[in-house]
Amino acid sequence: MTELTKRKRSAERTRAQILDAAVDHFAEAGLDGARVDAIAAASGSNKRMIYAHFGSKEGLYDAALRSVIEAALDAMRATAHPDLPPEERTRRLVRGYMHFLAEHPRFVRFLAWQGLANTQDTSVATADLVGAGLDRLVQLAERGVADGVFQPVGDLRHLVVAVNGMCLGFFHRRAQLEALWGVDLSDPATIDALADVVERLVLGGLRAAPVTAASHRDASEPTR
Amino acid sequence: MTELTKRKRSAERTRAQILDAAVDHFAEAGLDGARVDAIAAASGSNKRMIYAHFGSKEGLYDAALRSVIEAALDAMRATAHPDLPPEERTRRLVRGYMHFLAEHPRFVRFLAWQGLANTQDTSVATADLVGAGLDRLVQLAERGVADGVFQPVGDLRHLVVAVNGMCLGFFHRRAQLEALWGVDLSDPATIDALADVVERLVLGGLRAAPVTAASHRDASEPTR
Amino acid sequence: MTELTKRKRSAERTRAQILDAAVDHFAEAGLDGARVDAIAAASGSNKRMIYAHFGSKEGLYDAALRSVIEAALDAMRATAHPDLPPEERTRRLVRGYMHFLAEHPRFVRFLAWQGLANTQDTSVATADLVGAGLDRLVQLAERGVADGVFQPVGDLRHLVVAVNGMCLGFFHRRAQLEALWGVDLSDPATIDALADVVERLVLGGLRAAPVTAASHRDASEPTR
Amino acid sequence: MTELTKRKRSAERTRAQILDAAVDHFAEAGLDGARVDAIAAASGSNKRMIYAHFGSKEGLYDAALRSVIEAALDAMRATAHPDLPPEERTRRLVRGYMHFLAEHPRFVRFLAWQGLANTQDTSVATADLVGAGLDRLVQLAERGVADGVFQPVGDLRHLVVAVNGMCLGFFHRRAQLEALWGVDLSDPATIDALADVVERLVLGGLRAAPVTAASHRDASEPTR
DNA sequence: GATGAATGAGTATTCATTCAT
DNA sequence: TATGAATGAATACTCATTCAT
Repeated sequence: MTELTKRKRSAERTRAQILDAAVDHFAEAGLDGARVDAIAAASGSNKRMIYAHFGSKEGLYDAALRSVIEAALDAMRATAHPDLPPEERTRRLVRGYMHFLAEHPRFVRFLAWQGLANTQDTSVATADLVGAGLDRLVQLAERGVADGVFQPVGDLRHLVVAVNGMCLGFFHRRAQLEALWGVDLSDPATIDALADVVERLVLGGLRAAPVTAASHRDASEPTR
Repeated sequence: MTELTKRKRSAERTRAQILDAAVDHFAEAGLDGARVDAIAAASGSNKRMIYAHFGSKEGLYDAALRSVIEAALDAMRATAHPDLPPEERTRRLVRGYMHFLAEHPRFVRFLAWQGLANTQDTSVATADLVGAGLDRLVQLAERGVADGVFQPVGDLRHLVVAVNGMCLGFFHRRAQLEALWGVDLSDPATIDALADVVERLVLGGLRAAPVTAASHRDASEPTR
Repeated sequence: MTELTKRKRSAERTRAQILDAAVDHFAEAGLDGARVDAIAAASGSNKRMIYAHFGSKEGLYDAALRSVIEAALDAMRATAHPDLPPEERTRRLVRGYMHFLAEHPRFVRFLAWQGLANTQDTSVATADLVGAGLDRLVQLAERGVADGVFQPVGDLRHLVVAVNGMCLGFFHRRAQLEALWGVDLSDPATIDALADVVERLVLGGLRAAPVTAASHRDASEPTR
Repeated sequence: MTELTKRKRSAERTRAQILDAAVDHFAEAGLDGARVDAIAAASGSNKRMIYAHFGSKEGLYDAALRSVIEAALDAMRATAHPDLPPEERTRRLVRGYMHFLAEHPRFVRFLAWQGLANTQDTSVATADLVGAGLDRLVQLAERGVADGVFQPVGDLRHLVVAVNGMCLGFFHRRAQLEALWGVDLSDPATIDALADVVERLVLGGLRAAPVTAASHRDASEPTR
């Protein structure tokens, strides 16, 4: 191994350490709340290296965001898609996603921070909604409709966002729910119980006939 | 009106102006991102008054949070609850909530900021989950089960959080969805389209039999 | 009593209350450390009145200083000067001064604050050194010399300052000495013990022959 | 010299410059009166470094206080203690201390600020009373008593504080005395004149028999 | 490439003082 | 005269970023 290679490797290692610390800190405190000093200290490296590698606090944040999303997509892609009937696969997809979210709190928090950011970066939106595994739901639903087990769905993108929001919602309010319910959202058994509810809504909704346009037109106003 | 009352009224007006500006700024940027200077300037008052009335930036944030939540609860309480069959009332409740969220983006953003905060302030969680109108869903579901139109639900709290998350999710990712879909989430027609999906999942889920424990026990692992 | 008189009297009362609070606060914290807000609150009046009566924080400080000094001088003047032999009167003067200082901590503190101020206000200096009762020491010493019980003193002003410093020193470092010695400098018995030492030095010094100029000329250098 | 050493040295130099400016400013204006901005400007460094090195204004004050006291103790320890008879050594000790105080006005002012602080930091009290060279007075007095040239002294700590207060008193009221007397307390000749008085009191007092308990018991009350 | 020191612009907070009633 | 509200200029402190070695 040449001198140059060694140095390069060391540089990569430094970069990776910084990124790791950055992911932790930004997930925890957000772009504004995180401190470059704290990240430098936690990384075992120093502030100057952060600027050498990432240019600015924003640059580091972007890299951290990208890193978390890529790791999440990788993890998603690694899951098996057994060839089962649409209903069963839908069930597994939802349940798998719930466990995934429970195990990747930093991904969840980054999505939340991005939701609050005023960015219109659609790559993040894609990761959030589609890339994060639920895009398969679209295919599944189409397949289910074709098979006759699901009723037609108007706009499948809406369905995905709805299911995604339902799942993310539990983890987005994680601290508060844990305090309110006295449970531990790291516990797989707890996640299973929540996934039951999600499954029921998703499968029930897909099986059901869509709400007619007529019914909601009359209904929308009187309640407000 | 006595002089004391006049002065008092002026003080309250100042307080209200500050609070108003604070709600805007904190909703936009969060606790860390907001600037006391900016709030003071926008309030038409001055920094000193912020500290006279609210003690600190945190104190002002808390007051703003409280103010937004109270306004939301008031708006919620003001909605009618006509005596209709459970299904129809559920539909209206969900639809009404969706429109409410569309019209109260600051409320939505405050809930998101709180979700990211490491506080375990359950009063906010309560406001979020239950107080924000969906507690009626619990009663409705119970009533529907009694009437035989809904199937029994295991833990109703889970259901409420799931539905709440589904609704909030659209607005939490508002900017990204608007960019991704090229739609305007301020448009009632767009909201109605989304509400259709939510309704379908909620009503479908309530009508459906719960997922059996047996089915998900086998299913949970193979997908990951 | 006319309306005008009543108002005047009320104004005087307000002024006195403010001054009282100011003396407390300035004695405690000094000019820089004291807070106009705190004084206003403690006075039972309000800030605006402070400015109406005293013009500025400095103005109030000056008035407080003056008030404390005058009160001290009044108390001093009220002490009896029995016609006793010089030695006995000196002893009583010193002892009386020590007790006076123990009972007037605010006076002591104001003198200390003034010592640190860069003012050259000789009226305060006079109060400090001469007015505060020890000027009688000059007469006593002269009388004692005339009577032959005291040896001549070079510059009596120096003597007064020396004795004054010795007495004030205990109370100037009051908090520290109390902590260090574990005693209470409010206790008359403790003061008496300290006064014994002062008396011994003063009477011993007045009885003794002055140090010769020759002796200290040689002595001054080698020790440094 | 390694690079680390160089950098370290530079950091220490910055620290020393800040401390130097801080000693000046705090001696002059006290903790409340001094301005961090002014100290930063005077130090040739900047505000940020003050906080990097000392954490807070209070931290800097403490460091400045400590620095002044240590410098004083060092200077004290550096003085010679020739083996002379107790009387002569006492004389030199007192005179040396007076000249020291004249030459170290910042030390004198810091002691005064500490006297006014409501701290019970006995380390400062110790430095003030004992460490500042006068502890030798205790040994001298004991030796003198043993030799029969001094009369027994009740509590030697009281004596030391009395003498210390007497010496400090001149410099504590420096500005006022200079204005009142039209003299310059930087002038060694002036100091010598004052030291004559102190010497006379100290030596006279040590030679004299202590005041009897009987005499002051009657005497204490009538004078007040 | 790596590191500790340095910095200027900014950020929350405080204070003496004045205004309006 | 009396009072609570209001204000602008400071004031202590922080932060992202850059420099020197």
